[in-house]
Amino acid sequence: MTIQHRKEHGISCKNCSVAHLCLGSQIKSDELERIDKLIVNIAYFDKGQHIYHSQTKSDYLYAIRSGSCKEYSVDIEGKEYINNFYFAGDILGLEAIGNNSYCYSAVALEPVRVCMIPLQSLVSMLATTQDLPMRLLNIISNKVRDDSGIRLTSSAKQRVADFLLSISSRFTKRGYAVDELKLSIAQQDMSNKIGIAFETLSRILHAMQKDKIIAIQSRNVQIRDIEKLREISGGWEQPL
Amino acid sequence: MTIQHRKEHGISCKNCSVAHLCLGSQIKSDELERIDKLIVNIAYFDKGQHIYHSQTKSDYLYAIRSGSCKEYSVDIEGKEYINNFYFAGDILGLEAIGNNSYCYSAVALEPVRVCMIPLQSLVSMLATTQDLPMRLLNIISNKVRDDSGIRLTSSAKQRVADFLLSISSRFTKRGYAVDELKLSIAQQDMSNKIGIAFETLSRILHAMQKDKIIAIQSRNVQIRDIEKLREISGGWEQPL
DNA sequence: CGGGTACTTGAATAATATCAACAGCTGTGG
DNA sequence: CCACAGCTGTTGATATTATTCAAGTACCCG
Repeated sequence: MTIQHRKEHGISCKNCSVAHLCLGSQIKSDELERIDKLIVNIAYFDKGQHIYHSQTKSDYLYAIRSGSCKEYSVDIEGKEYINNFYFAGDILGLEAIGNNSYCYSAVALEPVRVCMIPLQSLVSMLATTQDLPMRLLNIISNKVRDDSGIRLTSSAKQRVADFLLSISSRFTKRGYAVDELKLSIAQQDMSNKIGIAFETLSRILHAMQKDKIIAIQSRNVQIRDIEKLREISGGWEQPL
Repeated sequence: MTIQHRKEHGISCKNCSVAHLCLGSQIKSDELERIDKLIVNIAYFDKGQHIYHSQTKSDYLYAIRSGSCKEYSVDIEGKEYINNFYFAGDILGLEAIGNNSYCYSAVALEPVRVCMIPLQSLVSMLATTQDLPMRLLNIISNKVRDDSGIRLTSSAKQRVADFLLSISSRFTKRGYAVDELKLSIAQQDMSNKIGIAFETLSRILHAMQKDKIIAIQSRNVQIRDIEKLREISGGWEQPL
């Protein structure tokens, strides 16, 4: 892990390509300037390094500038449960607001850069800003919506379809290609996230490839027939 | 559905028994007074009546004063997916903040009284209050934590145990008996929520009864051996 | 090039869903 | 108060799906 000064590297909320997902939008510019000053550092983590560990003091929120992370917890027997994956523009640690320790652990899936948002300072700023409270509420409220994720009553195939569609939709919001998912996610993790055995996932992905619904090259998935995916998913009354 | 004036019925945030879960805590009293004035009405719904429907304009947040609700969405084929159950002290519609329509539908499981919090007025009040923004963030952040709920990679038995423990813990926060769960929840709904067939749920509940872990009388579940439940659940590094 | 991790594939097994029939309770109207 | 309809929950037999076990292959990184 390396920490650098954002300013020295010309990094600010104003020149951030994912500001629209993060703090850098819906906030008037003088206010954003104040927030920007708060976020002094950007940290760099290598693949496999932890951003933070569950049950440790939550000093920072981490906004992903580039790369990706997984958030997980562990049960008594040491079994891992993946809560979510995070990409550029996502903010890590939100559920620690009003708590003083992180509820999950977060680890880099690939080299990742995260802006370090001091939680205490941000909270104290709430009372003296016009737009920040609403912006934060929006971000969390969106998170609540998006997290809903996988329906428990659904077949393995449906879950895979749901997962791919959800990633695809999140990539869209980031301006990435809708149908070219450069996942840095191991099948191990993906299967854990959607609650099926990884052998089952492997079989389903290959079946989908055979049916020309997707194409797989290592960890990249190309969606070739999104309509069919939606069909398999059985789609729901889309939460927005 | 009947709407009544809170004031006329002597109802306010200050005399509410679940204020500690809702808006009526961590807010200085003059501010709370302003909020209190905002919440003019309390609505009464009979069992089966909808508080709101998915995709309709979100004018209000609804804080449950008494009774319980389920929140659900529906897929294309009309299959229902239960998102959560809500009890006194819970606030419905939070994920609609910063959206202008509800993402789910909410329906009363028994006679329910809900305080109607005008969303727009609440939002406008954010900028002119000291404590409200943080309180709202806390509530949502807690929700994010608590919602995580059922682990996808888990046996039917574990899910039942997890569900009962989670309800029990929520009841505790409300000052209800920890081990006497007066659920107004049909097995149909419970099984849907945890993602197993309702026949399977019925079998498991009876097996647990046989093992003296719980006792069932109609829709009330008495937890007789919470340690064994925890054992079955396999517990995790509890998110707090 | 070697060693380990990640992924694939097949066969056996176990878990849960589904189907079906029935029991019990609840509320309604005669 | 009883009879009946409808809904909710029970229980058994069977079908299906996904997990587990096992062995092997591909791939990545040093």
